[in-house]
Amino acid sequence: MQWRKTGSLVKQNEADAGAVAPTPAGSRASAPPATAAAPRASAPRRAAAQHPTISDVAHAAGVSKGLVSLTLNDRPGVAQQTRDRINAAAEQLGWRPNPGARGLTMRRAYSLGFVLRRDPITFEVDPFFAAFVAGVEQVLSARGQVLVISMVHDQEAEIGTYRRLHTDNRVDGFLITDLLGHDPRIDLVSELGSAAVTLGRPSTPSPFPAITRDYDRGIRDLVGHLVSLGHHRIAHVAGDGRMQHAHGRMERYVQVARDLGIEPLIEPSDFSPEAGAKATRRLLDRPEPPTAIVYANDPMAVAGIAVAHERGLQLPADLSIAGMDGADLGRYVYPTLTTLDNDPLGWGRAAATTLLALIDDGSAPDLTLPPAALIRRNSTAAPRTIRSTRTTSTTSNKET
Amino acid sequence: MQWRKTGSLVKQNEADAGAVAPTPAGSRASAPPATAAAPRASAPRRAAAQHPTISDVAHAAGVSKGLVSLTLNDRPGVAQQTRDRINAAAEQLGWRPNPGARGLTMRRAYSLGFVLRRDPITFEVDPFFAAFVAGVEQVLSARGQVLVISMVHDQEAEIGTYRRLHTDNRVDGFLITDLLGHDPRIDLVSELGSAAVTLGRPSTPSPFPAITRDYDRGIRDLVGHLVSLGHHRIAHVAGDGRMQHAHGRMERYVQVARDLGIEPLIEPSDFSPEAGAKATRRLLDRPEPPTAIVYANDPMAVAGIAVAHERGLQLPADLSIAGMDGADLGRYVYPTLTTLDNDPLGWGRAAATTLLALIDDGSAPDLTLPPAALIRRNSTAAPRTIRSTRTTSTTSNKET
DNA sequence: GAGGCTACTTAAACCGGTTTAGTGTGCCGG
DNA sequence: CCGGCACACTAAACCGGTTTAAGTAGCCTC
Repeated sequence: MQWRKTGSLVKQNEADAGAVAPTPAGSRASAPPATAAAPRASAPRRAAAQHPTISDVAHAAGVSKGLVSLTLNDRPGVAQQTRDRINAAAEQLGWRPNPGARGLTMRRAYSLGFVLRRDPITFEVDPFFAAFVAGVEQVLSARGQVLVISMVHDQEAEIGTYRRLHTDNRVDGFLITDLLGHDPRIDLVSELGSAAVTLGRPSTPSPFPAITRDYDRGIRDLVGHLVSLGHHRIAHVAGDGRMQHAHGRMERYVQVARDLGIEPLIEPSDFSPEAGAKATRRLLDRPEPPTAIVYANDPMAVAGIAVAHERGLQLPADLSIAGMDGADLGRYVYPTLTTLDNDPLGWGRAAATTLLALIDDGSAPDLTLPPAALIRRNSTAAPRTIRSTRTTSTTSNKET
Repeated sequence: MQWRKTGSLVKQNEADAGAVAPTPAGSRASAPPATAAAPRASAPRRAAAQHPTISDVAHAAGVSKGLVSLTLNDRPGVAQQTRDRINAAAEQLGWRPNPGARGLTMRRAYSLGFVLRRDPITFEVDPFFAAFVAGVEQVLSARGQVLVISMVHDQEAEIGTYRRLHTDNRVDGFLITDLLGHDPRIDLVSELGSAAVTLGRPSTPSPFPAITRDYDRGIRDLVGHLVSLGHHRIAHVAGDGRMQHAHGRMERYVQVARDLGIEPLIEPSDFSPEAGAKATRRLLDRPEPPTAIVYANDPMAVAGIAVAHERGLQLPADLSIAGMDGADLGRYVYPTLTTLDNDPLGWGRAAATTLLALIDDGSAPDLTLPPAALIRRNSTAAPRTIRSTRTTSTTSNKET
């Protein structure tokens, strides 16, 4: 009960315990207001603790609250001396603006929204997101803002959530990840009149700034690394083809493979470990299985490692494996996973900063993060001697 | 730019694009408000779309807004006929209460807070949390509420975040996970006068309801399962000893081991894959290594599997491995991981429901979830024949 | 000494809700 | 015919901020 000390109950009444309950949500609320009793006992009008308001500051500094507001928002038109006095008073009282009240007039929520759609049974979340959220948080907390996260499991709920967060003025903008090819969320958010930032560049015209990272160089380094180890048959297990970044990574892989003179081999998947495992089985079942597999993200690569073990393969001698979207995860599997560093913390910071700029200034430029760098670990090595002598077939080794 | 249609910019100015930029971050804000220009062109005072307010509803129904408020909160004192008219009007206009405005008078945020403290470099998040958050979300969205998540990396930031979320009236209560032995957050939140619910029962007196799950039966089943397979040397890699649930699981393991007549063997760890891997190495380096290892959570078990592979052990023949806190993760490693089901979605729903009850009603009872159930997969099997003939030494096989 | 600036400051309205004091109105009893 | 009492409803204050029209002072000018 201790926690009841403050909060909305303070002014309600002092006696009485439960019973009051202003009836929650969509309830029937039969409970009579219960007031009418004896309210004006000797209850001190305001029960201490309560955080200071702008009026308290105004009173302490001997000015009107309007002036306090002007001062604390660094608006011109206040004498320096007065300004100092007000700032001192605010400081001394430990005043902080109430975002709710401020948001009421400013039509702002001072918070950002992050809606994640996930499979209802799995709900597994890519390791990318934890660090991403931490990065966002770093920027937001420095500005007194907050992150609202929603995890939903179907598109209907997703759309409803975007709508609700916006119309209830819960957020000022959205962080859009897992961008789809033609992503309906962009039109949705734009139609709502809210702001957003996308992780990756949408294929359709978008009014929102995009944060991107050059993966070209990283993929080039990665595939090049494998080729230089002596691999020719390097497969790529792609991410969910409906997602923009899955597509991008695949295209870059194809391009790089061609450039390096090897035949691209794509196995579709969807970023989930489950599908990654299946894709791996399909690859290993081929008459001429690849000697190296590059996965579009780390969780699939980890699942791939498990499949390889299951088949009794020696890693990395029998099969080299590499991930992307470098997560710490890859440091604790055996063998440790070669991957592309993705600095999710940096993504988070960049996305939050850009989105806030858009909200505050009305516009913000696209942002390109430093290229993803190759992290070599132990899951990649030279292929075990020569597996089959007569390679040829479909694969055309233009160079070597 | 399309999104500029509404929002705070409407009244700012129409011309101009960038340039204004009121200086980001911790700025001095010298930029003049930039107004003064030609504001009063022909801009329609209110740019359509804007969501209906309670006044709109009142006007449409031909009553005062006070009456609308009473009606929509199911308060008595409104004629049924009027009530119907108001409800119809609200429905027709698609009115939804603005939580910010409502919270201003009600001193509520209509949101819950979830603060996670994580290692600054790893920021890996236990797979438990994704589903947990989804569960919380299900309850909240049905009530028009919202979840604020904050990810911090040290205790100072953590305390600051709790304070800030509360004093800024950002949340009405907190979900406290990863409970420590003597957890300072309980006193902190209680001192702030906020509400909370704990996942697990704190060892110190707590004014907040606790959600718990019986692990005793699950651990009994799990260890019993291993014993019935023929294991005698079953080690337990414990979680972070400062955390309440790590302690509980360890104690139960010890109890169960004793009951089953085997000697408990505890290897300390901290729930992280890294430490789990190290603990596994220490265990395998023992003169008489265990034939089975039970980990306090799945991520450590996965790391343990990697270590075993690294040492060339055949799993599960050479070593049986089991996790706890059943995550989907365990289905995609090789061998698939035996674990205890933990239904994180259920935890989330229970925690949110209880916390909201506490906030609304002023009190809420503790809640015990159904016991964790054993999920048998392929990482546990009978030990490979008899490893060493002359067992003896420290280990005393009271029975066999 | 009135008029006109400029520089500060205040008072009041407003954001979108909730709560409460007070106003009608209708009906009953005396 | 009037007082009293429910009942239904309105008006206004309030929550904690921001914004702006209207003052007030001080100073300069002519």
